[in-house]
Amino acid sequence: MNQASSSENPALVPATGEQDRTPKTARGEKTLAKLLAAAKSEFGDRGFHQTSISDITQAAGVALGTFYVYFESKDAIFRALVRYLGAETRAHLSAAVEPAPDRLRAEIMGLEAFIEFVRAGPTLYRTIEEAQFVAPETWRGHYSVFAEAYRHNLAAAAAAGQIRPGDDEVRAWALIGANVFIGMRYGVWDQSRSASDIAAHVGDLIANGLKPGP
Amino acid sequence: MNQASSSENPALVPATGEQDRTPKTARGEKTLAKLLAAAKSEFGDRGFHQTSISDITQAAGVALGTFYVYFESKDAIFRALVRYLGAETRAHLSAAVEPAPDRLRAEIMGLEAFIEFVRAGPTLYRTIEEAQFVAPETWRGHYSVFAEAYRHNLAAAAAAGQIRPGDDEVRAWALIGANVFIGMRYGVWDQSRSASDIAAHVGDLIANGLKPGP
DNA sequence: TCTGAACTTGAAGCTTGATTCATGTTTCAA
DNA sequence: TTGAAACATGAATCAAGCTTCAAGTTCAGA
Repeated sequence: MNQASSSENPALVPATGEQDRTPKTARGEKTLAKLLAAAKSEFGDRGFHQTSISDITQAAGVALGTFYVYFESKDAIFRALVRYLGAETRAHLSAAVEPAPDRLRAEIMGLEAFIEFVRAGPTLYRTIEEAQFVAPETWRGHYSVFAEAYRHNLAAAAAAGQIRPGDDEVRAWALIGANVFIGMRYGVWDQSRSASDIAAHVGDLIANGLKPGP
Repeated sequence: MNQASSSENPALVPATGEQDRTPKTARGEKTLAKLLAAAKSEFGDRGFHQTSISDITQAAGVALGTFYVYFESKDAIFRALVRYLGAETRAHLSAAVEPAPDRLRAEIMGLEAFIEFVRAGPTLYRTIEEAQFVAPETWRGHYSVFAEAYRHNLAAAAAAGQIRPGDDEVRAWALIGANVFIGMRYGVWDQSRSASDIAAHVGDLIANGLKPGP
């Protein structure tokens, strides 16, 4: 959770007019990290509305008042957390896909990695999705970044002749949706099928479509 | 909203041990309908946590206490509403797809209808998605019913030679996810592109996949 | 050592809003 | 017509929990 230091996490740099809650010392940095780690675990377990700030400070081992030294509100720490988790997810997935020789292979590897990522921390996934209702702007930002990267990859692959040309923005959103729902169904609800098996079936759909061969 | 009468809406038949809140007279039936209609509009506008029971009763034009004549709690009316909206959505889409000559055409018609359905009532859509966090069992039930119907349709189409055979459950979930995200992106966020154009692009992806022709 | 900024503390204030309940009013079957 | 069940009312109750604040403690630099 240390990566979430003020220098790289935009959630932690104050807007003009608000008071500066950025930690100034090593001690403060450590307390902030404890709060974020506690928020990750508490929000993940019980969801935003079921967890109180006092749950978070207790899990972090600090006093209630300390919370407001670092965050303006419960919403603020949630937004900061979602930004952090979103960046973590994107980094994980792009690393998993990096060695893929072409886009079709990348789709399969990416989905398999996503299912396993979700299985490793289903509550993390839940937190990001919950942002849709608790912090819509943050959630929208997360998926917009994701979709833009996806679109860019599709366009490059089309230019390289690896895939058919098409509307890459629309295709990116459709593919992301497919990935997210597959992750929900086979990553969170039911973990009995192997991730690679699922990924292979979806990969076949994505590569060849539904239409029967001629 | 009248369709939500106790005879067909399982949300309104009481579990054993709980008190019976089913309306017994025409007046009661009418009040219940007013409450559900108000809930649809209030939850849709502000979301579950931002709307109070008193918001709902005021919108319905009844006293606060009346609420508890018909619903055990705020959660209970939300669950009832989601079940109602889910059934409405499924009915709308299956009607829209009914005249399709084959499955590939049905996919395109279904997506176009879905985008237009979402555009007609984006808040309705939001309410169903919010159920993921407010009433997870209800939400899961909604998508499970949806996915099972989808899987069944795919299996029938594969048997009829309209589409390639494959893992129909996995394909159903992937396609639902694609539809949902496309609906979010082009139905809720941005309504500038025509629904039929979007549907055609996604339809091409679903029919032919990404792989370049031989 | 001294000093002020950074940090910590947790009890208290305060708002919000879900739920209850005692008291009427309406309906409808007999 | 009548009485019991159904329904309606809204003030009062009550708990939860966000946020503030006044009083300390720690620490780095001078």
